[in-house]
Amino acid sequence: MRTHLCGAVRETNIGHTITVCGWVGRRREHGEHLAFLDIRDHSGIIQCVVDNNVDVRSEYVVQVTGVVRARPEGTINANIPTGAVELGDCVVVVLNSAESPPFAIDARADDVDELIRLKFRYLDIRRERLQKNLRLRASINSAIREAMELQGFVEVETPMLMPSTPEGAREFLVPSRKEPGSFYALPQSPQLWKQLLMLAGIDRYYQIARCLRDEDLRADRQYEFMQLDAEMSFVNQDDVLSAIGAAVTAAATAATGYAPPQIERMTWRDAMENYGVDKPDLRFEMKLVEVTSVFSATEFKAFAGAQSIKAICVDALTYPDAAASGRNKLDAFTDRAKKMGAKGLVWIKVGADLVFDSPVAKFLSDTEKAALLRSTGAVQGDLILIVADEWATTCEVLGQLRNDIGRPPVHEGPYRYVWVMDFPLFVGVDPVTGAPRPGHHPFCHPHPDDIHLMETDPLKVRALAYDLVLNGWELGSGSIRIHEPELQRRVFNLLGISDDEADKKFGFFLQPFKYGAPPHGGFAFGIDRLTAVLAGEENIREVIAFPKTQSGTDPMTNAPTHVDAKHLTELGLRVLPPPVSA
RNA sequence: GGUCCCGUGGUGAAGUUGGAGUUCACGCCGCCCUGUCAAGGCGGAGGUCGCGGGUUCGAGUCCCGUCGGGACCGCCA
Repeated sequence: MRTHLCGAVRETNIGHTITVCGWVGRRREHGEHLAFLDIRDHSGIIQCVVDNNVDVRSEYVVQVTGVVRARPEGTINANIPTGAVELGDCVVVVLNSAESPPFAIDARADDVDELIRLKFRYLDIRRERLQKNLRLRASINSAIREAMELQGFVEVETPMLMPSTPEGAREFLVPSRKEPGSFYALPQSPQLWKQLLMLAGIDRYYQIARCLRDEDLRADRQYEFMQLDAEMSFVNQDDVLSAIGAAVTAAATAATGYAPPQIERMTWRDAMENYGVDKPDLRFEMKLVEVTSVFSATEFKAFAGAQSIKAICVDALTYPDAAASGRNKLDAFTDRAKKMGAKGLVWIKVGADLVFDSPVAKFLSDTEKAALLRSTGAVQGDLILIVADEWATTCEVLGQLRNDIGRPPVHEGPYRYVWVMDFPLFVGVDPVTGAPRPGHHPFCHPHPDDIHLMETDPLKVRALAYDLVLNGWELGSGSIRIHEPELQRRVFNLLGISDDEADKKFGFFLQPFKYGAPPHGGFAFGIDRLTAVLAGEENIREVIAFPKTQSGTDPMTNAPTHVDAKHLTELGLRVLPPPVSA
């Protein structure tokens, strides 16, 4: 139907008769016998010069045949790639008329309410932003596949219908028609399948896999999302990082046109100590400063005896607004700190002659003040924020404040990839059973140097587990898995899961390990998140064709919907009345 | 489950101390217009101010509730 794409017409085509197809964009009418039409397809727009009797409106679908010609002197549009040429002597065939759309399809500075965009998603996708993002996503997927294939990974598809497994995220359930009362679960990830594929001798598996989790949605979380899921046999940690690094590097190169530098590494401990989060945004400084020793003999009660005291210095040159915060803002920081679990937040504004402006200034000795200035490097105009609490709380609270104050918009700054290594095997203890809780999942291999601590000091045991972080976004995580049944049993027992229970819950998964499990490890990272960051989007909905709202609905299809009673009966289901709230 | 922000013609916004559905830009419809490109000029249509209560002589505006959207906390092994 067409010989050229609209956005591809150039001066080299001058003199040729060509045919383009697309949607009518803007029309500029100049009396009876002259009008300009912008015809748009996914590649761009081309200006067509037509007789004003041609009756077409916005978003009509047309086929235009005409002669490519140079635009007259002085009428060249430098803002568009096709701006030096136009289509003349046009014959316009209307392939379809169209009602005027609920919002403008051409790119506008004003953005449209997202509810309306989602209701008319097919029109939203017609616009430049989503066209660009979806095509970027496709090129990222393609680059990842190529990188994985090159490294000998075999693409294997795994089931969407699987048994429910007890641990981890809430699952979506699918009722069984043949066995009423029984359910399949949709996979939170192909974790169990891919480990079985290692036992099965696939050696290197990958899949761009759909994962489903029935947990509340966020800017970086949808019910369904895509992961590059991979697993490798006979490898150590470095082998996995290098293989996945190659895929990420290929994706980033495809998206941005240049390769990112070697992905740096940081221990989890260092990430927490310096950035207060396990997904540090390395695009900006404002690191956490250790000041516990400064206050070892302090008179100030809130600091005396605190396990960990840390500070951040809000530099007035970089963050003039935050550093000059008034009482309201400082109270808001304090509220935020308290909501994160801190007992309080100490703020100090450094004034002229380095005089402290702070409610607690009078409790601090001159020695302490001097030491604080020295450690934080604070100068006149800066704002110092201090938290004194248990180590984890101190780090997390200041890490959050650091992000709140300093984090640049997603489209700004360099791409800073970092592997966060040596995650703890267990994080905290179950308040009911007192058993430690897995930091990642129960199949992570403990760090060989720490295995002897498992029973005596479990919270000190590191795992061979690692996250990939980009500009403060957790892209994904992985680990070396336990392949020894005996060690797996030890971990389960520590988690308070008896051999019997483990067999009941994970039997289909654990049994096969008796038959010769190779050492293996793997990784998975979120394609949506990677694409969003590389597209400069704050929200993964902008890189997903048909996303759900924060409440999990689709305004276009109205999903989820009620179903016929007959349908339910067939599945052996009955819907309960909604619970009456008190 | 919780905190916060938002909801006004088709779209995006403004709406002051509570005083007539008022205003602006875009779009839409009609007319004029031969080199525009966010074309221009003139005219016109278009409203359950999300919904329901309450206060008031009077509510887009204040109060309560509710629905919807968004950000975050919890949650996401």
